[in-house]
Amino acid sequence: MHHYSRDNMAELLRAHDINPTHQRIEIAYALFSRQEHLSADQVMTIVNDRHAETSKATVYNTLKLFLEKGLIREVIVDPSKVFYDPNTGPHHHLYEVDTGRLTDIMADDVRIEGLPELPKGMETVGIDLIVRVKRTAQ
Amino acid sequence: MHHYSRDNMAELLRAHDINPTHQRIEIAYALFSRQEHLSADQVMTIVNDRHAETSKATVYNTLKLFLEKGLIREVIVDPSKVFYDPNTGPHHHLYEVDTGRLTDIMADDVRIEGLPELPKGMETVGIDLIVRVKRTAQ
DNA sequence: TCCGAAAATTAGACAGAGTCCAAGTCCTAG
DNA sequence: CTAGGACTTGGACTCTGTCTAATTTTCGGA
Repeated sequence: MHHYSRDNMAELLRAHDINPTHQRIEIAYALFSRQEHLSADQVMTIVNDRHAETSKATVYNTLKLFLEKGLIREVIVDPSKVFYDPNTGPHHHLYEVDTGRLTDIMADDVRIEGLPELPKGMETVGIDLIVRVKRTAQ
Repeated sequence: MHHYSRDNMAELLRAHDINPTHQRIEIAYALFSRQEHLSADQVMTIVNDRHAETSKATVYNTLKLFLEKGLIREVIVDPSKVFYDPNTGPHHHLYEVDTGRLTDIMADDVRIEGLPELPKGMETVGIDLIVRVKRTAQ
């Protein structure tokens, strides 16, 4: 899928068992049309760019709902805020510590080997690999 | 080194070019004697267990200082707070999402291969590998 | 020992992310 | 058209972490 419309979003939401409301469609559209990592605050700004229409509470509720329904993923790299990632496929992250920029690393060629057995009664929820980089000192 | 005393701590701090004050020794002792991952808040509680003696500002200042001097490491796994890790050797983390418990995975046998080249002018600050687990549903 | 400067610590005000709640609005089935 | 559930809202609130101006501690030199 290469082009995202608000209609697409309604379908996508239904496919994930989410009742598509105006606000939910706008929030999904903000995330998927940009294919970027956004914080709740950024989503808020984008969605309310023209006319204020979506409250803070709804943005947080909706992002949490999307997360539960597996529509988006949470990325925890910055101690001060969470990023949300519309790409739920297996991939990793590159984080520029000085600028805060966060980009994807495709998982295709990355292999992680030698992880120990999990303790009994535990199952893996996810594996996050974060490469922290900075601009080289001159 | 197997036994940590407050005297050890003073030496450790000096070795890292940190002026050992009462508060700094107590904070280092809290982290190293337990060999656990503690949040700033937990450090605060431990250090002030008997008599209140160290302020919030000092706890935060000191943890930041230790971090800069490479005495401890920051672990970002919980969206709501940062953990500090007295183990600065190469290793990874196992995070139990339902309990918040954070444990080490020794890096000895773990291999990460196939990471793409970094963009020019960038250097790696660190690689964080976090395995998120939860208790298996019954 | 005493002094002054620099370093460290402090209380408390502040900032920003995220949560909570009670009230109000919007569907939608009947 | 209506009733009820689902959804949204503003605003108060909590919590982690930062900042600042004032005080205390440390420490080298006289």
